[in-house]
Amino acid sequence: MNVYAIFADHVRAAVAELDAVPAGLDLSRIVVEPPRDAAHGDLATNAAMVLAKEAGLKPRDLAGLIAARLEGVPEVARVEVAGPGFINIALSPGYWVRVLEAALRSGPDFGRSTFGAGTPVNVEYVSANPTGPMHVGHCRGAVFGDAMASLLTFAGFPVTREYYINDAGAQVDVLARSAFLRYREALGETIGAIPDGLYPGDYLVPVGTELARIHGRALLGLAEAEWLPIVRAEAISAMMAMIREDLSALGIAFDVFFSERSLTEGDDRVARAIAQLRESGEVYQGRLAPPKGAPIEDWEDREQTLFRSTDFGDDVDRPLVKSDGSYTYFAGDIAYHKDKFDRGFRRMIDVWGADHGGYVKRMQAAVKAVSGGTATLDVELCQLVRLTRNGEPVRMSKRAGSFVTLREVVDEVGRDAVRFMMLFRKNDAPLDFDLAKVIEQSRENPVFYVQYAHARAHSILRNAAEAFADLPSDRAAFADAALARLNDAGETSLMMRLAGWPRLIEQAATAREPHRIAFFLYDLASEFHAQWNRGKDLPHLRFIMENDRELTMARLALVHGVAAVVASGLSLLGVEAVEEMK
RNA sequence: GUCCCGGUAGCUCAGCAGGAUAGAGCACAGGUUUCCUAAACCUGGGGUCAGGGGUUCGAAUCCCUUCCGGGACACCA
Repeated sequence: MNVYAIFADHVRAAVAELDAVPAGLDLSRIVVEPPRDAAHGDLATNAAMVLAKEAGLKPRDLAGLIAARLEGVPEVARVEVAGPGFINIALSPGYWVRVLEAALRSGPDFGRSTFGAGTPVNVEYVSANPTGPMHVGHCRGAVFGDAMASLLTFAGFPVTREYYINDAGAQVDVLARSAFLRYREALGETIGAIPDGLYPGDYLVPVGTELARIHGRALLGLAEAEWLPIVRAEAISAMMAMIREDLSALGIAFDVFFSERSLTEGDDRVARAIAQLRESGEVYQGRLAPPKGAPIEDWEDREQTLFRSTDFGDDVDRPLVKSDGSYTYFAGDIAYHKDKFDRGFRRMIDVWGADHGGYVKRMQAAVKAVSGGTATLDVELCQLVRLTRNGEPVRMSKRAGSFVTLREVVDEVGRDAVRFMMLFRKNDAPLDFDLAKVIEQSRENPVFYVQYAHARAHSILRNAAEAFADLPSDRAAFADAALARLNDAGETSLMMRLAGWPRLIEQAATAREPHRIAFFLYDLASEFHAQWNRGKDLPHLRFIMENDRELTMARLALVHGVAAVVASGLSLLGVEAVEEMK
């Protein structure tokens, strides 16, 4: 039940009935929103100002006409024209109560939407190289992608969560050589310091042991070309197992793990993608000018296979084949995105680190080319995370070589704190993450503050159950309480905020901004805590009124409503809604 | 040199697909409370929304431009 969407429909209907307004105007710019100032009523719309010019009327005159129509809507108590042509609507007393009632009946589904109209969306995120454990840098994209996938699902888009395994490039060969060294070590050889250019982390030690267990000394006698594929496959599979564990510590699971290597095994789908583009004239043999700026040492002017990404807004055309004849990473990525398209996806979202920003245009170009313009790719970039402890930068890890692992952070502060804080900032703004502050139990810590609101709600319910015998235990039963008795300003304000939840979901989904959920929950928590605090000075505002069962029931309904939305929001963020603080 | 992302209160940041007097937390100032339902609460000061142009009835929001910060710039992934 999205009140704002419902009234936007009322407004559009009212406009359509007006003789003074020509038919066929674009009504999509009409917005119904909560006014900033409560004195302006419950709802406000810009309809008259948006349409005035095309209707050939003064905004205030048109507003008057629309307002007159809106007065006929049953739930409307009063309509006023204000300012430059705003239409302010006051709803009949008790309207917000009905929203609460709806929230109580839908429970966790309150706010769930058909907004996405069943359009399938592919969300690709993390896609970390399978060359070691996940580090904190991966963490933000992982949490962001996961929360966005949940958000889009809730908003009515069937989502496929996907991870692209970069198991085909030179880096996994390096991984294999590094693992081979550990294999020799496992067989008793002294390997000394790990040479530069190989992965030094001791997470490869078990891989060496496992190789020794499976193969004994058999690999030692082989040439690198022979052992490398064997070792590589084993190492990649071990790394992916580790990464899945790291992800699961964060509460993240994927529907699809897609192997880059699989694109060229057997049927060469990269070749097919290139051939298709060549056919449509988007691939040609040509030369590139060396980039301006920092000169490149070993620049080699040569004719190469290029994708005409400039046709789709990119700055230069992009190579598909390296000088050694193998495919570029980009070529594989084109084939991969073509595969998504072939699987039926017309809406794709990729979540990348900000350092890949320069890659966005060419990938979008590729998706357009490969889909004949019928598919879109949105790329969401996540900025860096600055990890600190009490303000001091944190670096270096005991075991991983050179970085702080995701696992270390999750183990130290917990999944909930990591996830919430990663989402308590816009994705394209840098983020400070302080290991000490996020576990503080204080008002200043938003994780605690929001979880505490949920815990407090449940505490109130527990206390109420002690004060009154035979209270219903299920939320929906409270929809039948005497909700009309919720007439305190703070209570009404909370109900209005709950009514904003379905609207927020659609907005956040449209903007691809799950952080808005976190901020919404923070504001809701804040208002709930404030209402609780009012009961200290003003005992007649307490949620539990021992001498008035009916009023208590009504207020508990509100508590249930708040708890339901907080729980629902937290679950989209992947944060646990605890019923008790420890 | 080109491209991308940022610049909002002293600090950290929101700002809802252009809307009415720009918000929150911290910090600061003042006050209340030591009670209880669960870790105190209330009030207040504070802003050239980086600068300048433009579009619009209306701009922090859209466009252009300048400045500042970060990132990326064949054949790495």
